[in-house]
Amino acid sequence: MTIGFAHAELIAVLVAVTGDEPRVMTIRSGNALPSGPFEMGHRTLQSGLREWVQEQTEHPVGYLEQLYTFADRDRNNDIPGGRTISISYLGLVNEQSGAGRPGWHGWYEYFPWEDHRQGRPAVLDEIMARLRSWADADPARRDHRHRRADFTFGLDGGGWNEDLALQRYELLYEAGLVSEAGCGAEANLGRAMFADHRRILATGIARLRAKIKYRPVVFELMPESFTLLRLQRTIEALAGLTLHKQNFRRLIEQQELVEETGGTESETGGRPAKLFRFRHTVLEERALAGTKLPLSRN
Amino acid sequence: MTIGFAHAELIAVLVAVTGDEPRVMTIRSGNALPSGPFEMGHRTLQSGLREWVQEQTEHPVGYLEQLYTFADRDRNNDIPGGRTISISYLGLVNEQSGAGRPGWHGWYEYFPWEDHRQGRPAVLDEIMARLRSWADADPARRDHRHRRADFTFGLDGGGWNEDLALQRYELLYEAGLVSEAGCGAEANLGRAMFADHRRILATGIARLRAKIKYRPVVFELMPESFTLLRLQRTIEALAGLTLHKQNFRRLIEQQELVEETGGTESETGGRPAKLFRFRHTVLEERALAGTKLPLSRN
DNA sequence: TATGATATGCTCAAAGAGAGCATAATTAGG
DNA sequence: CCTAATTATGCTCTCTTTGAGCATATCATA
Repeated sequence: MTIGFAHAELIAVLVAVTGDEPRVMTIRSGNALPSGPFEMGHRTLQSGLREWVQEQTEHPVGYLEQLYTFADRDRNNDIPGGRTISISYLGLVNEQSGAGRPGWHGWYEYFPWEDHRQGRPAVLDEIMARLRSWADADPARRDHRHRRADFTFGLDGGGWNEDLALQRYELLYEAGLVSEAGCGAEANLGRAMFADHRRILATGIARLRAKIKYRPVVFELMPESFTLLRLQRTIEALAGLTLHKQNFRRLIEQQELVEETGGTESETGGRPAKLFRFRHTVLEERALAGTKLPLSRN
Repeated sequence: MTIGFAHAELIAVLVAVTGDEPRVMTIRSGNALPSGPFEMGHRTLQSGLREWVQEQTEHPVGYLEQLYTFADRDRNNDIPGGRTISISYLGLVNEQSGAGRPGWHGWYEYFPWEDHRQGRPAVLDEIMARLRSWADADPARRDHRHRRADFTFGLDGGGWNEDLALQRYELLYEAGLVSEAGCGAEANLGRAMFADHRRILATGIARLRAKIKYRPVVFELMPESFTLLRLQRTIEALAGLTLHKQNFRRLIEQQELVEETGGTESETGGRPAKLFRFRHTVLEERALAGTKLPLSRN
């Protein structure tokens, strides 16, 4: 059984939420995700990556999970004589640490159609129009393409599904609506990135949006103590949706994910809000229990 | 930015269900998962793996998804001067294709504590006893270990959670109760495998158990037409649990995942059962919609 | 024809989710 | 001090979903 050789690198999707905006750590003025060599010195990939990120960003990484391994032949930075394997990771950084410094870009810059907090974004009209003509361009696959577009973008009666971020990007890629797919820069939707980095970012977004619903990982993005509204806004930022306030509190409280610190915060111009902290013991009690999303129609 | 070099291989967890038993494709008389070189000739990893598997097993792979990439330094087959990267995949094979031929082993051979279809397996008593003494052996981490054992094995009031297969294996590994961790073969629970292959299998099982609940992937394991009981038994085999029959039908039917073929089957010695087939169009309609698990106390 | 077995239909209660009304506790402005 | 605006927090009500189990249908077999 022979074993192939390959170049290996690590790519990180580092996420923080500041000012109700989800941000991702980038290099090259927002054009690429940070990546680095596959270090031989560390015992595990995770520990190696953790150290490396700490070094690069000067911020501790709270949560780290493997995203996906990309190794397709037609990825950009190929080197003759060997393929490049990119192992991507998703990391969550505490709000206070990973603040508004340069390098952190709001992720809706790259995916403007993913933010539905102010209602359905206007870009979607353009997107659907262009997807329609793409679908019609191939009579054989026409129907299938229309159904796929309708479903992924929530026009099939099922409504918008925030978890489909990756599928949406892939569809736009196939339809040639993003410049990474080779279309001209004028035709590009959202902000483009180097090689397939925007696809990796979409993978991270989709994974995180799915994860917050069944694992209490949001707290890795929060400061030690926070108000329930702050927590809600953070989740809304990630999901790109607004939540029903009262039901959100009900869910959080009945799951006993948090406990009162005793303090309050009165910065927001209304009745002061109680401060809460994450009950770290829930991680042992039941590794399950995420944060369900009580949607709202606002 | 330097780029590291590494050896790369692919490892497959191929699953089929025959005779109400979930099976996994193995080599070396059940001691290892099939693995092969990282081929340079293919455009994508998936297509390469797909061809390779087809070649090896002579069965088409219905569904294929990447599982995890392992690259820790202390994995067995290390070669001086370079680390080995193993990219693992989960593949589902149709019942009829991947039948009882040699090489296919029931996966509960390796994880006897995971099958709760006949009630709580007796091994669990031994397991818990040994986990208790492991926990007590370290006074500092005692409480934490007890809570973790209770939670993972369903003694904390939350009950047994079939999705935690990987966490359970990892706990047993840490506790030195599996021979892969270096304990003697006499101390080993379940059947051991080469290197970290049992861990990879556990990863596949956990992923599949979780997946069937939100994506209609079970059908990849079924023949073209089947009775609802057959479908139920297949899911029960994977989950290691029994389901409530009437509620199971209700779920399947209300989700419109299947449609009647018109035929019936009267093999089972009772009233003949209607035959159904998977409505492939649901994959376009809504990529969501899995098969929820209406548990039962039987 | 009676019995056993599986298939299939239906009901009922408890738990969960979606929406919205009502009250409380502040700050800003007259 | 009084009022409006603003956010926090408590509670209710309805509709759905889920868990359980009873009842009936349709076959094979003794």
